[in-house]
Amino acid sequence: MSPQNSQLKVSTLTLVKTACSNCNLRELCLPFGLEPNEMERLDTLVSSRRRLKRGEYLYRVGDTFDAIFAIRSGFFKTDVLIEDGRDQVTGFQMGGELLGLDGISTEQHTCNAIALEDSDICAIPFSQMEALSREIHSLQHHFHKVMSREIVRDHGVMMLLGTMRAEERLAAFLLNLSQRFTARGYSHAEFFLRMTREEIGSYLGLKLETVSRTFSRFQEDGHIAVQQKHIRILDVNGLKALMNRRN
Amino acid sequence: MSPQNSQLKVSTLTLVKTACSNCNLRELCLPFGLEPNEMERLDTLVSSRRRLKRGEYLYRVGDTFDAIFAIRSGFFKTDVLIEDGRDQVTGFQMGGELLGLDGISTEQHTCNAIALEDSDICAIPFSQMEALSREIHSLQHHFHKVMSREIVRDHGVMMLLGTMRAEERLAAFLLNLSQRFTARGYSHAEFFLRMTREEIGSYLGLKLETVSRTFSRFQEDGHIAVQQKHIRILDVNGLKALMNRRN
DNA sequence: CCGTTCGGTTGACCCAAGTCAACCACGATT
DNA sequence: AATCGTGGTTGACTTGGGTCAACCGAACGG
Repeated sequence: MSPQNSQLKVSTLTLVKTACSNCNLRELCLPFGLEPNEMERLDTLVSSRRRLKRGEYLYRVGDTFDAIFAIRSGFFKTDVLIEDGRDQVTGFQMGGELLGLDGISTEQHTCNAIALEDSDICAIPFSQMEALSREIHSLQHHFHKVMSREIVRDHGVMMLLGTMRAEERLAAFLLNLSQRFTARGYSHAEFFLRMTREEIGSYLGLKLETVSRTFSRFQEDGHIAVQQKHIRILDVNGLKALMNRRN
Repeated sequence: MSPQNSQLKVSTLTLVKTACSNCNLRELCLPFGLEPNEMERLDTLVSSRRRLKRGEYLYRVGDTFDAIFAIRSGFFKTDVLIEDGRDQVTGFQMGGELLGLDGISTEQHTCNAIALEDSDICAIPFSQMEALSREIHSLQHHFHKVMSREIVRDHGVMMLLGTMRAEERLAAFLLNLSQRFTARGYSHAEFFLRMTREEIGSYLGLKLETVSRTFSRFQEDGHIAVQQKHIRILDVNGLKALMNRRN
């Protein structure tokens, strides 16, 4: 094979690898429901594809907003903080999900987005996305659905924080993760947590000790097997039952 | 004045009264930032203006979604419920705010919207709104901002539910109401609560007894004067101080 | 005008989760 | 192999807010 050929092959491969139309997350992400030619047009918008190392910030509170981000691979958390040091994890995001929607409102980001493992993201300049969605109805509509879904998700978290006990919160959390891993083709029953007990606690409105103890209790009761960040769900129905038993 | 004249005057008045362009909430609502001619086009969409009595449902969980609603006057709560009877108030809405954004996601409403006093609302058919926002950029952009603001607001509630103590939650709640009444030209220091202690509690993740006790404590400490649903804020800074004192 | 109802207040007691502290496990570094 | 640091577990004790119950007061219908 000539050096030229080899060069060509590599660049083709790269191209294929970074196009929405060939992304295996397209059905979960912004391009959902687009025709092939529409997807190509969306592709031209996705200006930069960035790689982040574990611990890196994708954006911070106060950063000016000009793009939304789609997660190609990896795992993120978003959090907000108040002066006195308290913080609240507002969500954990994985492949195919969008980050940055909070910034549209004031043109500044209102939370931090931090990679919990090495991750790849696509940046979609927002004003161009708006322009394109004026032309492609299904893109417009799907984007509205994504934003609305985020609102509904937040209501779920409010329900969790407002009315559930520690056990229920943690069961809901595990089942939600499991369901999302499943949708991405991973095992529903076995996975690694990308976040610490403290981050789980912050998300669920609990202290890390409570998270740890509750995991232990779930294990004693045979619902799960925990070993540090490795989780195996042994009894999905048991967890579901825990989740909404009135008391 | 001839009967005909009088008739004409009345119908003109009605027309004037129900147009976005003459609505005193337009700067808080969907028409924000539109040119006069654009506002007229939005007006043609606002198909129905409905009056609801206290306690009436604007929509219920499961209702098919086809329009978003703007509050012309009155006061609403939205809530979600789970089978076992628990419910969570996800928000209180007042004049100029939009209701129904949760329904875009699945084309079904995921929460209930209930009038807490006699209210007037404008229904804006969603697909027509999407069509118009393809033509009027500023409408499109503003709508996106409104959805994003809702997400940011929800993050604020998550912060409140996840990290704050009862006192802080209630102080934050009162300050938020005060600020919103002010934006609508009402007193920042004196207002009537439209919701019960139980509804406040549900929103803040507290029991009604705790809400009641905390109000009493605020009163003892000279921060507010409470008499049933009537609230007078005596010391805004005191409340603010309560809100973010670490401990 | 009186009785009923619904919402609000207050008290006594209890418990789930928080706090504080010791200790352990696993990786990374040298 | 030894050390260090971060994250996780577990125990003992405390506490903020929940629970249960009595009572009060305003609004409303007969």
